[in-house]
Amino acid sequence: MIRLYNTLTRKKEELQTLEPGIVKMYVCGPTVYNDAHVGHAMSALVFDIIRRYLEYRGYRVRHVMNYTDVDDKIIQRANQMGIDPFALAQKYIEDFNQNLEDLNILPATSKPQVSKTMPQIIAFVQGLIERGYAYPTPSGDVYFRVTKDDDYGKLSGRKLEEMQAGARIEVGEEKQHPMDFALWKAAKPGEPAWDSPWGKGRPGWHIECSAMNLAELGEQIDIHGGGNDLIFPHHENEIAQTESYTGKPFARYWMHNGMLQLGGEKMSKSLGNIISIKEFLSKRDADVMRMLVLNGSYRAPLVFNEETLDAAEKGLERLKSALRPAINKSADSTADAVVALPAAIQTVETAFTEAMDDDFNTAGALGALFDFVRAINTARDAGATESQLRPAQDTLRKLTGVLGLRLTEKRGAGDADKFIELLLEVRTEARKQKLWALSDMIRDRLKELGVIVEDSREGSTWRYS
RNA sequence: GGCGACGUGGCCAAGUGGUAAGGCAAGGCUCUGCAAAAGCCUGAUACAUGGGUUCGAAUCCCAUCGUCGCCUCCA
Repeated sequence: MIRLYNTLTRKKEELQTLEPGIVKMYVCGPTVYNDAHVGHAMSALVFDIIRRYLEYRGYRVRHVMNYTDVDDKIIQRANQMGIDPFALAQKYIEDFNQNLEDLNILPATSKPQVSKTMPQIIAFVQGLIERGYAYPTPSGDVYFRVTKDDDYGKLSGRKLEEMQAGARIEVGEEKQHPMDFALWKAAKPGEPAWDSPWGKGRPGWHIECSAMNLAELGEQIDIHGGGNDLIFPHHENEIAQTESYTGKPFARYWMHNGMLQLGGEKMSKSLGNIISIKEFLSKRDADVMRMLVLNGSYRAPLVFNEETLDAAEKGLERLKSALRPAINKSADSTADAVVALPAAIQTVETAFTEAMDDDFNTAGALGALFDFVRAINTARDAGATESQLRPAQDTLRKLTGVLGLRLTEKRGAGDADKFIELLLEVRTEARKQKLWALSDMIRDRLKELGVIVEDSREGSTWRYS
């Protein structure tokens, strides 16, 4: 039984899908006008991990992630650069897809774009007007009428009366209520625009997700996800639109990831304290970012700095250490630590699942995995053979794989391997002759070249650092 | 000002009523020519502070302090 925290009820609830065995999940994607940053990576990783785990538990996941490719900022930036806004958006969509692939994030089963969903959006707005939930203005805008929606504010825990004080109305707006928000904006000169019953214009921010959800997944979905900075107003407004339109509850579970913290505050485009995914990946392995996310709780802020990244990287090394080959090449061992391995497999499977079932407690799951790593390493040291180690290592690979970790050893150019082997042979000979200075030099120089040499009683081993 | 989340050892962090997982860092040890790796051991007189409920609380309630998010575009 999987339990997950629902922002709407502020409680953990048992996962009950609309259709047995199928999870319909919609996650808000980025507005594509510049390089995606590691905060986007966190969000994408969180929902990738959730998806992978749901699939591991036997669900088929219909995973939709949208691209907002029609937006003020895109238009603004494109105008500055003197290029077509659609071309700009397309470039960043492709970049983001590449980022996701580099981060080992499974591609969403569907990736709709606003610019390709225009008829559905217009129909949606039209439907809201017909039902009395929206109204056009003389200048060609269309607003959602919040006073008509009696439970407006239920997701973010706000009441209309309380919000009015701080609300601001721009000069020239024709809202009937300060909190009314735009479903459709009349076109300004030089902007991309689409024909509509209200004249040329383009959609407001929130309506696109409602329309794409409806088009891709239907009137009701299981999980709606995104960063917790989207709770208000974006998701609040989405609920208002969709439920007013369909008359049915929209998403069963609202899931929100916490914000990535850089230097004590949220990383965001508007604050300008950004590290792009590309920049991150030029310095660290993709698994490091994932490990950082796994070590924490997806709902809590994530501390992102050199220290936590180093810790994540070392933790990764530790997981990998269990996958190193057996030392004992002869007969099977009967040492206690080796005999205990099958039981450890059972233990880790159970502990892993229990943790993950409880609102995707990845930190707890990692704890179980690290215990298992110790069991494997102890067994190896105690003399387990390859065949004795393999089932446990397979289990570790399987479970870390569920979390989306690759645990790949770094590879150099393949043809270097035999020369490294040759150097090690020479070094082994040098060691036999107690030529310590020479053998240390070989080891040091190889280390500088990214090859780690380790000696043991059974001989020397090497791997890329 | 309003709404919400959170405050656990040097750092990251699990645990939401029964007596503190795990990782990183640190110190000691085993192994070892040295180094590294792996393994073992050591560490929170009690989980922001002050009250309260309870046989019993990090875990529930209240207050205080602090941090963060949202209230405007934002994953």
